[in-house]
Amino acid sequence: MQLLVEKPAGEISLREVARAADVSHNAPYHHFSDRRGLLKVLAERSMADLVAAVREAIEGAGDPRAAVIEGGGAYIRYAVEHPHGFDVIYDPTVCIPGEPSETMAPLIDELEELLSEASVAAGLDGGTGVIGVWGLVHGLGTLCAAGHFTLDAALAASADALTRMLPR
Amino acid sequence: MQLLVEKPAGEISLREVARAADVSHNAPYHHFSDRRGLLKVLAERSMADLVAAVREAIEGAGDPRAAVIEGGGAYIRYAVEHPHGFDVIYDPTVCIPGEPSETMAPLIDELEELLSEASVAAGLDGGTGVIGVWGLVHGLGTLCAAGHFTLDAALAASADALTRMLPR
DNA sequence: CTCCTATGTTGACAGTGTCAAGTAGTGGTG
DNA sequence: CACCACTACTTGACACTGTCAACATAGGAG
Repeated sequence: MQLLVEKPAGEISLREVARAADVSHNAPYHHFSDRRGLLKVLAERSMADLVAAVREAIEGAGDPRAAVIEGGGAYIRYAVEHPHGFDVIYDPTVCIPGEPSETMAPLIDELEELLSEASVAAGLDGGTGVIGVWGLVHGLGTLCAAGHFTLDAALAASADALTRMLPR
Repeated sequence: MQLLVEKPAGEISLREVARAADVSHNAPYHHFSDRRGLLKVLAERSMADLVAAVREAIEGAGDPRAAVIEGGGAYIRYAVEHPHGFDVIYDPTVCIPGEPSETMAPLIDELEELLSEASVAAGLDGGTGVIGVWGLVHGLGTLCAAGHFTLDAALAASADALTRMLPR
């Protein structure tokens, strides 16, 4: 997790982790099945952090509409402040699309449920509407983290788009 | 580009490319500066394809609102149909955020202009509004390509959200 | 005490990115 | 024609990586 702050998951080697822990180059194999096993754990921990950030923002909001906007803002902020962590969460080579994933799945479900509850409370459709909200903040977070526009612009665009998307 | 159809950019090695071209393992260095140099070219070609797909969709639409929705749909469809190409376009390790990028930048500008023209024609704000549209379809495309929901669900959510976002 | 398990070790192997140095063909210039 | 620069390619080497196999050790369960 320390290394993930400085460099993307793709540039973290098992041997480097071993060196940082001051153990032999093969010790990690007694804790992770694979290189992918390590990345999976990094992804799970990052996902837990992301979910916690979004939950906190939603619970701290006043009305349902503000909850969606604040939750979305927290999602975008996490992506920008922890770009490598955010990337590894959704890395298709880490969590294979078809695979149940065992440990990652409940976290994804938790995030979806969080967004779903907030969106429905704000008057959106439980299926299509939630996907729209998730897609919006995910895209803004990704593009913003990649440097295509500033965090302020992303947050403004998110609030603006969500305001238009939510009924009333 | 052939290899990119089958596997993500991160799993394509220079030596593999050399073998596929039936040349020595070092021949690629006379065409690309680096491994990153190769990936950059892959990203540029993919981006050109993406822009072309979006342009075609926008130009084929009837009214301005349909243009935004069709353009967004083409963006999402490209992400799902060419997941590895789509990924490499926005890979932060390929096109470094701060760097001008020389050859990639004009393509990104072209995409933004395309989205901007369509969005403004449909009554959106040229700054915030365009970012919102881009973010929405980008997020839906990314998540859908990662298998979090079906293409149909993504397209429906995109059309629904865009309809709400566009004025009138 | 004995044995198992968790954790760690060293050693080896193939594959990779990259650098250095050398080699054929190709074109233009004197 | 001789010469030269240049492009495309080659072989050879190096350090680094993921991974496998075999071995070591320590602490608790029986």
